[in-house]
This record gives sequence, structure tokens and C-alpha cells, in this order.
Amino acid sequence: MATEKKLDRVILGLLSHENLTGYEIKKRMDTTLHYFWSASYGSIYPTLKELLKKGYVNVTIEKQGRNKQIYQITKQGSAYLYSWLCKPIEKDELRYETLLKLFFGKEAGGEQTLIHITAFEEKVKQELPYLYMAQQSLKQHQQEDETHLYYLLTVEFGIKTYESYLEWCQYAIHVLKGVC
Amino acid sequence: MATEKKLDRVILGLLSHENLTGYEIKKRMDTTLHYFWSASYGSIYPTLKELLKKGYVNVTIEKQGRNKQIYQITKQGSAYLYSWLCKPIEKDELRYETLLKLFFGKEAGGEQTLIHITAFEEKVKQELPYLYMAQQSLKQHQQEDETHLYYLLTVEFGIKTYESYLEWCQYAIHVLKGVC
DNA sequence: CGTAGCATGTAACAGGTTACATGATTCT
DNA sequence: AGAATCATGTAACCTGTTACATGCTACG
Repeated sequence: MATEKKLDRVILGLLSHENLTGYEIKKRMDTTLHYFWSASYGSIYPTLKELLKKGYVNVTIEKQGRNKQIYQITKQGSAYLYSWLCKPIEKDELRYETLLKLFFGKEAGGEQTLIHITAFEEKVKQELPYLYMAQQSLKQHQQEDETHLYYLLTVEFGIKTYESYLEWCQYAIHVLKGVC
Repeated sequence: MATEKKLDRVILGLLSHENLTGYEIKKRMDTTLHYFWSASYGSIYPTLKELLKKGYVNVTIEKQGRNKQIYQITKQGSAYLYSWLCKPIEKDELRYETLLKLFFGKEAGGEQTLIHITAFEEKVKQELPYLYMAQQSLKQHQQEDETHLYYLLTVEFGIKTYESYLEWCQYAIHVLKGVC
């Protein structure tokens, strides 16, 4: 998609919190950010090179142990990140295949739609505990670092919406069971 | 992105409800589907051609009035749609720039983050009335067509989540006002 | 000693947006 | 008459994923 690339700023955001390797950045994407942003190695490493060329990051090669390239954000990188953070939000996008298949539910029938909703419910139920754990841990260490406040709000956004998903699932299952 | 294309089945789904032109399909994307799926002319028209070549749709050219190409789904198209609808959901993706900027909120500060959350709240408040209207209208005409039940559930998913967004906004604004 | 995880990277390919191009018709 | 909307389409471009390629290190 030719929609404006934001990965560079996501990476800078992560580097504004701590120095990281490409591998570690990918891990953050798969854990902390995974419910609202994602990226693969195939985009992370090239973007890191780009940021280096633009002077938005520096790299330190760790010699001892593994072949590690640890990235740090530069002053220019921080400035670029900051200016983006102050701009209005351009796009919030949700792409739920579940809703798509629900919308076309008549074609496949009530039973099939129930299967999808149940699977969706299951997935949400599996993820919620991790969000609760993150919430607890962030609440306990909130005083230590100001970033924790923002992490916490993000996590609580996830909790709120996931809880409302579950409520809706209950309702939808009830309605559909009445039909088929 | 090299993630499997689903637009073909979205279009078939829409055509399973009613015959449509490319232009009208785009309109459905911008209204009914817009909060969980989107597409531009640059992808819709080529996909329509593809579907035609595969025999999943037929086209009727309306001579009187405008130059209109009305598409109908074929038996093969229905079968293809049906088999997809019965497969498990592969991916539900949420990409909220708002959450990204919130997560990196410390870099821009509490005031700036408040601006984003307020804008987000505003956007949700603007969209909710349309969902309520759709809900009312679907409830009234529910008996007429079985598809309405599925539309209704989709709309109510939107309502539930949007309402929980608003609750979270209130909370987040309260928390952030306490800091700055 | 084998496996899981750490660690980096690239090439081929797919999928989609933006911007442009064109023209008819309806409404005010 | 002019603007808005209906209506179709394409080319350039961007972005990102998948799959492949490579090798080290820690642990059991």
C-alpha cells in the first residue's frame, strides 16, 4: 500500500525509550505493540538503514558475544519524532475479517457465523490476561518512570475494548442461537 | 503488502446482496463497510476485471442514461465466496495511530496527548449517531430480509466498541489532566 | 550434540493508494 | 451556465510481507 510509511517513527519512538537492536525492535512489535501495530524483519532492517542514512539514529556494534547492532536515537531523530507526535492523527484503521464474515453471514448461515464468533471470543479471552498482567505491573511501577503512565493508558484502552468485545460476543451468540 | 488479497471476496459479498456498479461498490465501502474495511477505485475496478475473467461475476451494460456497468455474481462466484466464508478467520488487524502517539506520549507531553485524545473522542462522537440510526432502521425492517440480522450485529459491534472508546476517553482525559 | 532462540539481512512479489485523465448527467 | 455527482479507468509509485539465506550461542 502506498499509504504514508510510519514505521520509521514507530522505531524512533521505541528507541526514544531505550537502545535496541533490530531483533529486539521486532520483539517489541510482537509483544507490546502487537495489538495496535505490526511489522516484519523485511521492513524493520531496511528502515533502520534508512534512519541511519538520514542521521536519525546511530549504531554501536557490540563486539563481545553475539554480532549485535545496537541503535540509538540522535538529536535529529528526536526532533523528527517530536514534530510527528505533535501533528494531528491521520488515520486509525481497523480491518477485522471477523466483521466482514459476519456482515456476509447470511451466505454461510447462522451455524458457521457462530463458529467465527466463538473463535473470536476465544482469541480475545486468551489475550486479555496478558493485558491485565501488564496493567498490574505498570500500576506498581508507575512512579519510577513517566513513560509508564502512557503505557498504562494504552493497555487500558485495550482492556476496555476487549471487554466490550466479550460482551458483544455473548449478545451475538445469544441472538444467533435464537435463529438456528 | 504481500498479505493475501481479500478484496475480491468483499466485492463478491456485496454482490451477493445486490447487483452493483464499481462506483456503487466504492460507495458501500465508504459508508456501510467503512469502519471495518476500505478500498479505492484503483483496486476496485481492476479486481472487478479479474473476477470477470475468472467467471465469478457477469456484467450488464446499461445503455439508457449513463454508461453503467452493473455486475452480478455467478454460481461459481457464490461457491467461491461460500467456501471462504466457511474458512477460519486469518487476521483481525487494528492500526490506530492514536494509540501509537499515546504510547509515545511522554516525548510530546501530556498537553499534546490530550489534544489527540480529544480529537479522537470528537471523531467517535461524530460517527456514533450514524451507527444508532442504522441500528434503528435495521431493527424496524428486520423481518423483511435475513441479511438485516447480520448487518444489525455488525452495527452493534461498532456501537459497543465506540461507546467503550468514549468511556476510555473520559478516563484518559481525567488521568492526563491530573498530570499536566 | 542437537535444538531453540539470538541476530542480520535480501530479493521477489503482491497489493494497494494517489493522482491523473475523461466525460456524461443532474440539479440549482 | 456552472457545480456537484455519477461513472470508469490507468500508470506510477510505495510499502510491506514471505521466503530464503546465513551463522552464532546458550541450554539441556
